[in-house]
Parts: sequence; structure tokens; C-alpha cells
Amino acid sequence: MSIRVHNTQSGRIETLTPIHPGEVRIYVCGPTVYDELHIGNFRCFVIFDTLARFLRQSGYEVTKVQNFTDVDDRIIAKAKAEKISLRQVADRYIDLYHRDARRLGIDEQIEPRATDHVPQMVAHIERLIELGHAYVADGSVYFSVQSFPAYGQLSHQPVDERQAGARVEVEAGKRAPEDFALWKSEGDPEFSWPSPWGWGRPGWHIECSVMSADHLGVPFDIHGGGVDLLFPHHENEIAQSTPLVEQSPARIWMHNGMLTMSGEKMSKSLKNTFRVSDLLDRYPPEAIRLFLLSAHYRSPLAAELEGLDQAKAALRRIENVLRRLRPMAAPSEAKEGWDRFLGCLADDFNTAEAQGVLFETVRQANTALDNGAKPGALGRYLAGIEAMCALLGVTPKSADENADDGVAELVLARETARASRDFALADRLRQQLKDLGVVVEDTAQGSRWYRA
RNA sequence: GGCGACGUAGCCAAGUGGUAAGGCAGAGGACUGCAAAUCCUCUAUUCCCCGGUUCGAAUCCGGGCGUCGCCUCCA
Repeated sequence: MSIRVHNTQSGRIETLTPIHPGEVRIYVCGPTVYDELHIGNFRCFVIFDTLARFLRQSGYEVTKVQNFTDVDDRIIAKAKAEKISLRQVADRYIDLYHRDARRLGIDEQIEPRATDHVPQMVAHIERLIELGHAYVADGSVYFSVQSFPAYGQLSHQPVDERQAGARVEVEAGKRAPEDFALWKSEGDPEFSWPSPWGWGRPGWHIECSVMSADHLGVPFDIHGGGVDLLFPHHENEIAQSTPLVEQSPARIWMHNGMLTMSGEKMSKSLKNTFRVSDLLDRYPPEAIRLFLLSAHYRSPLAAELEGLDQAKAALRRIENVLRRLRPMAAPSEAKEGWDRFLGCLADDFNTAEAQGVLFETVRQANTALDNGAKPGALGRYLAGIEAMCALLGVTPKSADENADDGVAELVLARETARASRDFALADRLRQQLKDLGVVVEDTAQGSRWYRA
């Protein structure tokens, strides 16, 4: 099955044709680690994590890189304020990222740090100067946008029309206002690295060009990130990478839409963010993933608590059907719904439509269960639902039902009481179990219980 | 001002020419000692508004209105 995705650069949905057959190489713009991340940041990471799972499932070997930008004005400001090193600030937020990412089920990936690639950045910048695309001014180096006629191709925005109404950064040394810094002169040795142009630190965009080339080779297949990075970040990445390899560094540029709050983009500056760690206190991580994947990745998604509540309820529906299915189903190679599900994802990674297939399959499985279907048929449903959940990363954790705390005995005692129609005792035992956090369900096959 | 999206039920959200997926919430019914779970039916004759193209449009075209994003740090 061919996989089609939207490429911002062409503005079209294109068939993914890996540069190296059988292998897909992805670079995702990771976080700048100056603070704890919010759920909006994670929308991007969860989307591309899920995309990688889908590609692996489709038979590709996937190499995925998601960087940490660990040098930046805000990180430096924090380090100065707290009188600690740049590295210490970055480490702190990288650790917090990992804590949240692990809980949200983000798979292992290559996670390079900008400050570990400074020599490569210097070499890259030197080459740009040699090629006449960059110039030195007062110890800083700037990319000359004028030297790159294709500038604006990604954001579809001609350079000269971009400036009306826009605040143009006035920076001494720049030859043209649209030029951007590759290397910034920096006096404080605590926050700078040696270079042919004196002590300094990398400009914003260069780290992604260098790390993607370093870890994936250029060109690579997919470059991902939030649509807010389209301009100028990705535009600048293309400008500074293309001259060295004579082609755009990435074949396909994918951009996810913003998570919004009360109609506005969620962002630190608007102070309308939810920290992932706070949400994880209230919602299971699988519900958060289900929520983040409930809209098409290119659409904006409204992050209201109500949406999370709905996702939590939807997750419970999955939990319930799995609990019903597992004891009844025979192992199965065939997976109900699976092909349709993959088809949705192959069509510009439509996770919203794919979730539709998942829940349709859930309903069919429940119907089959109600109608007393054979273990083989139930197995197909179980295998399908489990596979779909696993790909989306929303498989509910099954409670540990083996803990030796007398629950099994209580459940058994209650069943005995029910059998002798001593409902008063049965109800007392139900309450006792409930106090232990255990829910008992009576079914035709006997009592079933789980920890709520 | 420029560029780009979007506007589908109470809420979230698919669907890009053939007569409205899915989830949540709500109502009724079935099942049930209780409870839960589950199933069935119902909840948008209609997809922001107005024109146009077409046998036929939520889907294409034109014009409005509204919302959002980017142009400045930003996933």
C-alpha cells in the first residue's frame, strides 16, 4: 500500500518514496529546553512518534531523530539568573522531557543536543562563507538571504512582501533585514565556543541543519515540526542547507497544526498552557494520546479539559471491550479492521478517521460477544483492536490482578453468596471490594473484577 | 498590509462531486437480584451566509461574514 502525506513544500499530498529503499529517515524539530514543556509541544512529538510506528508497521526501517536545542537566549538567561551552567539548565529540562515522554509512550529515538555539534556547525558555516552565502560582521556570521533565490519557497512567501507591517529586527552588521544569524558573537566564555570569528554561539536555525545531516545524511525523507516553525525556522534551514548539498535537505516537509486554548494557540507567552505533568495527574497517558490523535494532524485542535474527559471516557470503552474479549478469544493471526485502519493512516496519516475504524471494530466486537460468537471470531476482533491500540499507543494498562491482597477470596465469597441468593451479603462484599478500589461485574461466565 | 488554514449536531471530530464516519454527552428500549458492561433505536433533511457550475455539491467556482496561524521567541 502506498503511503501518501502532505508536503508543505509542494502544497500537495505526495506518495512517500523513500530515498533508501525500505528505510525512512525522519527528523523532527525537538524542544528548546529552557522550561518545562506543555501539552501543545507534545502534540507534535506524539504525532511523529505515531507516524514512525505506522511506518515501522508498514515494513519500513525507521531512523528518527528528534533534537534538543540546548543553547538559546532564554536558557542563558536562566543560567545567569540561577548562577548555574548552561548544561545544568538544559539537563534539568531534558530530564523533565524524558519523564513526560516516557509516560506518554514516545519510542526510543536518536536525540542529539545542539551543543554537542558545535564544531560541525562551525564547519558548516565556514563552507557557507566560502560559497558566498554568508558574511562575517563584528564576530557574528549572517546568512545572506539575497544569495539564495529560492528563499521563500517553503512558506510560499516572497521576501519583499514579507516585510510590510512586520517588525524588522535591527541588528548592527546585517546587510539586509531579512538576513539571519548563523553565529552570534558572545563575550562571556561561559556561554560561548571558540570559532574562526572569535568566541560565540550558534544562531537559532543552524543546529537543525547540522544535526539532521550528521545523524541522517542529506537528503533525508521527512522533516517534521509544528506549523509555527514553518517560517522562519524551516525556511532558513533550507536556505542554509541547500547550498552545501545542492538540494533541499528533506524530501517531504510535514507540519502539524497548533493546539489551541480558548481559540488561541497554546503558548508560553500567552500563558494558556497545560503542563503535561499536571495533565498526567488527572488523565491516563493513553487518554492524552487518544485525545492528541483525535483530530487530523494538520488541523488545529482545541485543548479543552472537556476534550480530555471525552477521551478518557472513550478509553474506558476500549478497556471494557478488551476485558470482555481477553478471556473468551482464541489467538488469531487475522485482525479485524486492521487493513482499513492502516488505509486511513496511509491517506495523509488520518488518525481521526483511523480512530473511527477502531471504535467501529469495538462495537462489532461487543455485538459478537453479546451474540455468543466463537473464540475464533472473537480472536480476530481482539487481535485487531490490540494492534490498532498498540500502533496509536493507547493500549490501556491492565491492572495487576495477581496481587495477593485477598481480593480473589472476597470475589469468590461474593459469588458463593450470590449462588445461595444471599444478596445482602453479596452487596456487603461488593461494597468491601469497592472500598479496595475493585469493581466487580457479574456476567454469564461468572464474576469478573478489575481495579478501577 | 502580505501569506496560509479553517467554519460539519449540545461538545470533539472524519468526510473534497453521488446523497452526512467515529467518540463524548442526552432520551427511550432490551438485558439485569443490585451494580456495571453491552446491544438496539432516536438526537445535523443538512454541513457559516448568498449566488453560480452540475442530472446531482458539505465537497467545485465567485462574493460575503467569522475564527485562527505565520510574517517577532514558539511544537
